[in-house]
Amino acid sequence: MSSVASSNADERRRRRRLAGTVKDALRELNLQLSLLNHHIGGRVALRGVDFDCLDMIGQHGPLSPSALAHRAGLHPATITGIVDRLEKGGWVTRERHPTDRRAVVIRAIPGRNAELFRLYAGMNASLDALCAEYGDDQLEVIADFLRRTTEAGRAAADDLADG
Amino acid sequence: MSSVASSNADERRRRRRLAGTVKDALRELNLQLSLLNHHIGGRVALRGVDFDCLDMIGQHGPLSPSALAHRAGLHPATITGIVDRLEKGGWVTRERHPTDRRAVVIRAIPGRNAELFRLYAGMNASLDALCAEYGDDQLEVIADFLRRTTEAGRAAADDLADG
DNA sequence: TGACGACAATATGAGTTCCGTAGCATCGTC
DNA sequence: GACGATGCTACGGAACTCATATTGTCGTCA
Repeated sequence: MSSVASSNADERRRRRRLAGTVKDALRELNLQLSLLNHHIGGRVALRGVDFDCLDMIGQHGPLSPSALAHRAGLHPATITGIVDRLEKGGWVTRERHPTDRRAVVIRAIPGRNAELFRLYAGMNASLDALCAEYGDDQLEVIADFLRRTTEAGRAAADDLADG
Repeated sequence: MSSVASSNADERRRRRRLAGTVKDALRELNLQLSLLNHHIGGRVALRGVDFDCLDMIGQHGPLSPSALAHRAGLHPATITGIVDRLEKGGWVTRERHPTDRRAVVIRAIPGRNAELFRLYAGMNASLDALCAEYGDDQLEVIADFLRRTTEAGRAAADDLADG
């Protein structure tokens, strides 16, 4: 297939090293973002898990404690405590479901989001500056890779939960 | 500069939307990876913070509890408990520093890494398959973006710690 | 209409973890 | 040889996670 005999082996090795580089960078990125979240969480009196739940509530619309527990892989009773703290801190509201009076819908309050946005301002500006250095097609590639990696992570987590 | 008058505004709007897409994907990726770590941590009886510390020890070579505390943004006394659990679980060893007998060096034991690798196997395979779909230059761009984003996260965390 | 099982959320108690302070051992320097 | 400084850990209080049991509500069937 190839015009040079040794290029196939070299090619494969280089590809593997390249993929390894991407994976290492991904792991380090994950670690560093966790740390950043931990720091920011310390500023607003939110634990890491609380922070994750708040993000889920804000991103995936209003949802019930059960759905949140399933999504976060936590015990329903744990969600009660988390929502208690989030509600006391003024981050979310607990509302009774209009028709099903057993159910509760947790809704994010947009008020304190500005506070969070200010804490993330530095990171946000850095990302804007970083994105500005890439071309359109490159940004498309990056966004696509991030989305697909997210989906892979979701699938891996589901597999672990099931198996 | 541009040959079409209205393309500038459209271009800027499209660029901003593209950058927003990247940032949203990044946030969701961070959330999903945190969840995956939480699930995997549950399999090996490791808390999220313990997991982060173990990753740091394995990646940044043997280091002292103080250095680890500084790097992770945790109280030194907290590190003692974390290292206790890691040591009891057979993940790391506590060794006396050869010359400075006050100091302790925490070293990762490679033994149980295979166990971790098996838990990450699904995610690892998905990432390999994902990387295989991109060209060399695209993978370079992705790795570069990830590294620079990591650096931005580190800078943002440092700013928060200082200010 | 009334009764039954199923579902959703929360109160409670046990076990564990995080952090602040104090204490011990050791190093570098004078 | 003595002194302050450094590095780590023991101890106590406060907070968190989780499992179980309880309360209130819904859907269904006789």
